[in-house]
Amino acid sequence: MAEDKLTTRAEDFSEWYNQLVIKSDLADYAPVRGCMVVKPYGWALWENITSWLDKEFKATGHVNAAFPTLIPMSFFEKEKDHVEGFAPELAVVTHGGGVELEEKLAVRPTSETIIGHMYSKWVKSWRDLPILIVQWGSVLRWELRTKLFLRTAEFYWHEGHTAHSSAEEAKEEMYRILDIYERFCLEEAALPIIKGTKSETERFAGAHTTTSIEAMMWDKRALQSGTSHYFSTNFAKAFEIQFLNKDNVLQYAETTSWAISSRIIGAMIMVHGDDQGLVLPPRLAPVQAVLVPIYKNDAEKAKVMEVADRIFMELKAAGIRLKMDDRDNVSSGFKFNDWEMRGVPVRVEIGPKDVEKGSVALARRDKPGREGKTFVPQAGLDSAVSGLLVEIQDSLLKRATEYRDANIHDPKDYEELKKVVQDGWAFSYWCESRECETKVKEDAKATTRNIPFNQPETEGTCIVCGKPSKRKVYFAKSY
RNA sequence: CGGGGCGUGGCGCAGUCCGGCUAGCGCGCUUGCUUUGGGAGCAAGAGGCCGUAGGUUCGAAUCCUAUCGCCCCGACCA
Repeated sequence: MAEDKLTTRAEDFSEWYNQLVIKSDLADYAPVRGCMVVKPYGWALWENITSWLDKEFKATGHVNAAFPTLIPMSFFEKEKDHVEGFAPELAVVTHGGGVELEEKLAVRPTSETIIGHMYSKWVKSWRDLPILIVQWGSVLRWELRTKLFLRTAEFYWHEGHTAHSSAEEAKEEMYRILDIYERFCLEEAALPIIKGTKSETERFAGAHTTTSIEAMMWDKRALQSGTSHYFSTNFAKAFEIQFLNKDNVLQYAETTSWAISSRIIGAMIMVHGDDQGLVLPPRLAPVQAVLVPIYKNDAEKAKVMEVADRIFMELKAAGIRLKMDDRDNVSSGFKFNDWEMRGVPVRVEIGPKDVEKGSVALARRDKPGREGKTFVPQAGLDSAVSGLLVEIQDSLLKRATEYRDANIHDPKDYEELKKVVQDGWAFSYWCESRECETKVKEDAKATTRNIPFNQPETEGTCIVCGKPSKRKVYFAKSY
């Protein structure tokens, strides 16, 4: 069988990514422009992501609901910035049942409008608030240039939409969600991220404040990996979400929305993946460990499978997500490469020699090839594997954090800033003016990512114009 | 939307400039035998109205016209 090697990251990072998504069996191109088919392996990964988030949302008082895919076009006209932001990328249904529709319907690009409309019906009294609803589903945006997981026309996500009786409460909600996103990234996805506030130009269409989590990919470009928005009363005014407060005064609700999409899978691919393929964090991997029995003939097979089956049961009982690769039509070498391509964190190899010695070969995916392989006793393998999964999870986060920190620079002047953002991030004082932001974009093709929270009380001067500045911002090229 | 590339068995491609006989190749697939500790070997098979629609011609994957779609780069992108 001929080798079927992946383009390396150094050769062509974009090509590496495209090939990897297909070869690792996460997704495939759909016969529809810009759309993807998420294959069972990719969907299993997505389910592990969604189930953790769903549990956290429920634990913080949120409930799930479903709103229509189609939204009356007129709804988009109600919020000025929102329509400007989304009109260019709407797909519109013009006919139904063979008849031209009187009012055209947009396929939802996001659901603030239709949910805002419903909230106006549901909210009459301060007693009706807060409303904390999450919708799981997909949305459609007519993107001009797509890439599997990172930017597809249709993508999967959850969108949280909440309404509150005070600005303070709504802002708290925005930050609470961003904290959940941060914990998800650090604890589950092993993605080091930076929490902060978006600049005015990078803000969500119609938002008062947009906060985000930003991650650095292997090629050092930034990926906005999740957002949490505070709308103040912008959408409440557009959709007339009003209630009588405790003082019997009619007032507008304060709303938020927030999302993490299937794009987060793209982030995991581009942060953890290597030239052998995908590397999945153990906590989210659909298959945490794979067993590969090795034998030459039926006599060996019988002996090996007896041990392999026993180990399989033991590891299964320990709660490890497990797969036995007992395919007879491919060689062991093929299987090793195959599971490495799919990013399975731990591989357990059991051959005739291991049966005799009472050992197994244990290979960890974060150290590819033979260097990640050690021989360990069969006795106590369940705790050895469990321990290794934890170790891999930690080492992925550590490695990604070190990589990110090593590639964030503090340029001395504007000339240096232009240089460093070509292959890294810059963390610099910025006067928060649109002019300076635009200048950086034009000169260096880098944008502001976010202004991180909890900055020290120091002052400096804007890296672009030299005016006094209190806060630093990240500049980077982004996806 | 601008620039570039490409549509030929499931996948990747050759053939197209310069029209010609039964449309090839690699991988994968099926069957059999030998293999299996880092991407196995041999043998025999199955599988195609050459993206679509018109046209030119004795004859079109190949030339002409139109059309649909995909990929890459750029612009755009909560």
